[in-house]
Amino acid sequence: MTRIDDVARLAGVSTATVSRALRGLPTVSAATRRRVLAAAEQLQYAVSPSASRLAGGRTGTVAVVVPRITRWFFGTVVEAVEEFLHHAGYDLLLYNLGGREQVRQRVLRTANLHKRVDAIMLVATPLRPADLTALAELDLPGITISSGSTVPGWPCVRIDDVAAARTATRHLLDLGHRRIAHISGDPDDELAFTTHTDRRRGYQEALRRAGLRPDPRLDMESQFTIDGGNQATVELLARGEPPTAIFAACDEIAMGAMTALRDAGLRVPQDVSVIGVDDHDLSAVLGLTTIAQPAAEQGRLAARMLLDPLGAAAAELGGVVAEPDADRVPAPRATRVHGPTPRPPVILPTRLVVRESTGPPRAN
Amino acid sequence: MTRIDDVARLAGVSTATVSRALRGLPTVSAATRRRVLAAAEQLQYAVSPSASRLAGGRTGTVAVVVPRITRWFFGTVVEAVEEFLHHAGYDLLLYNLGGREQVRQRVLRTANLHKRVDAIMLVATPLRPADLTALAELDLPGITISSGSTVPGWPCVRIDDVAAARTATRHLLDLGHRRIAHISGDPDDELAFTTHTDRRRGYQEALRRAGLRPDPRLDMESQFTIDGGNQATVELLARGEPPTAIFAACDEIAMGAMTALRDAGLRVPQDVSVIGVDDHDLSAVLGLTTIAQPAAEQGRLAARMLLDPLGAAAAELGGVVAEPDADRVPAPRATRVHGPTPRPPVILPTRLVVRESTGPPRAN
DNA sequence: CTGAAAGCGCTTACAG
DNA sequence: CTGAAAGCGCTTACAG
Repeated sequence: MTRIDDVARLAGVSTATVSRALRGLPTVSAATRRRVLAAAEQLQYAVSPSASRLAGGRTGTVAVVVPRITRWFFGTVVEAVEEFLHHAGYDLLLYNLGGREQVRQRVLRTANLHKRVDAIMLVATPLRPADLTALAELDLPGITISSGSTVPGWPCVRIDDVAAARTATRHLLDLGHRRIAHISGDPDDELAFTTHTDRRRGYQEALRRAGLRPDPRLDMESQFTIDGGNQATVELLARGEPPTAIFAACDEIAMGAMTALRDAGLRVPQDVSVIGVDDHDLSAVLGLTTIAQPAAEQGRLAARMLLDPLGAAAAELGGVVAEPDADRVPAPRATRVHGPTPRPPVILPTRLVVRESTGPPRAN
Repeated sequence: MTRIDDVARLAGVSTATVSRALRGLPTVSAATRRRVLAAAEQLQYAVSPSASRLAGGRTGTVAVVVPRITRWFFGTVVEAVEEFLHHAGYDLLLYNLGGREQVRQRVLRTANLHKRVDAIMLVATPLRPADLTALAELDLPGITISSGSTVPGWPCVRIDDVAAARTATRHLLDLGHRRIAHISGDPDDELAFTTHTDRRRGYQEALRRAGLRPDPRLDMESQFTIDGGNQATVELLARGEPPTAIFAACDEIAMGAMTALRDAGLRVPQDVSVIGVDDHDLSAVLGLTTIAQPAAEQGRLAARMLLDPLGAAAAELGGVVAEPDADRVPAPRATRVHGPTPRPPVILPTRLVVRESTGPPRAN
């Protein structure tokens, strides 16, 4: 393969100049730059990432950690993040935890990531104290998406899960429902994954504000999956006297619930109303009423917030983050990834999308 | 950060010996290895990937290219591939084309991948002649999944799309259907993405074998998405005299079709039967009859086939592919990634899963 | 604006 | 089984 010396020789300059010209540094004359670019083009030169990283100290790579890429929210986030990162000239190293506890530990605790990436994005990744220690030792810039994980000093992009849950529950209350079930995650989960506890809290708050007392017999635990929602609903129905409405903590749970209801001979929404959270691709198709959350936008925004400080840092050194053929990273912002000031999370809006799965309860 | 010299000093050996001991090379005495491992442990040493790659010439990284990570098949494949790769000590660089033509070109045509990865996995990635040339110049080992993309000299893992489609169509024929519609990809697609053409062929073959002539007015084009299936079905119904059954080229199309039918006041399967291909997570829940294909298994198998030759090559050099803490790559196989012998694709089995979305046509 | 030279942190023949 | 030394291909002060 052609190396930087080949380009230097052909262009009649030093390798240092080739390096500068190719990275778009300002300290190269236009004429020289032109000759270098032509030579690189002619030789089909591409920089060796390993060498560049070793010499430059930056990897141009971001680790993105998700619980399960196959779930709608995570797939959608990763798609948006991938686009942003590659556009900015960064590589995306994917870590899919796949529900395997030991994998989370290996990803977060080994020094694996240390010299491998410039920054870390954690999407709804449950974190234990030991994980936080490991991340602190890693001393890399990072960001989290979703309230599932909070790392001291890292910014966070998410929705207001409590408010979203309140809105969903209030929608059912407004329709006249009083026996409203909830299906969400396991509250005894030892991991600090707060999404489901937040949504459960919003549900209970809305009930209380309406003068109702949450009924533990209507509060079900489930995985955040279609199958989990299905099972939880079967169990719920087995308890006798079904609710007139179900607030599912995510659309996948809601879909499972709809199926279980149908299998039990109950119609949605005539017999039981169902509402979820997400606005999954399928939700429109299934007529599922939901609290829509901007998954792709959370991914894009988090990616931008993560790269901005990197870009700023590179600029200070007279450098540029982007690869030669990639667009520039958006203008640096005031955000600092490290530092003592804990920043408040960036909260993106959700909105109620009413479809066919919710309606007034039957007049008994 | 601690470097290899720190470990060498603490263990009282040379950096060369540290390097060998840490990678599990056989040419290190047990006692020395123990001391080195203890020193590395004590210092929390982790090798610098950039330095290791530059010196060693291997990146320990695989590029995985998918059209859209958000679609069931691709998410499921990536999840399985990710697990296998990380288990074997490899990093996964994710490229999501996202339906953007220029992205495909940039990913495949630039020398971007050349010094960045050891191997490439292309999942149902449409390839033009120019792309094939670029891949050939890259001269990296690779593998493809799905018939969508075929690269000369690369192995391929897939299902038999023609047979799967025949089975699906025959299922409908066996139930007594005669007016069977098909919804699949755009046949004029200039990209060599053959999945939908293969499935269309199977559909037509099954009809002909039953003595029926394929009716172009029952043959619809669609994106491989829920929304695409929905739109195509709306259009199909607008043509008047609906079919008694629909064979959708994938489950996502089938789901869109079911919705459109429901919206049109038609019942599934009483008025119209629907069958898909995939066995999407949601299919069981929706009661969708389908031709199940092993997505995760295709990913795992392809990952293994891709790494085996790399492992073999490393072994020849007295090396080992896996990282110190990772498991060994499965035993090398006879497969050679380069070489003139075109290997036949590895075909994984599919199977008909009958659920509630198919039944006999109404007696008119 | 440009170049010579050191250095990034490893791995690999080579020699013993 | 082990070490000294070269070299992987860049980037970065430093000097001019």
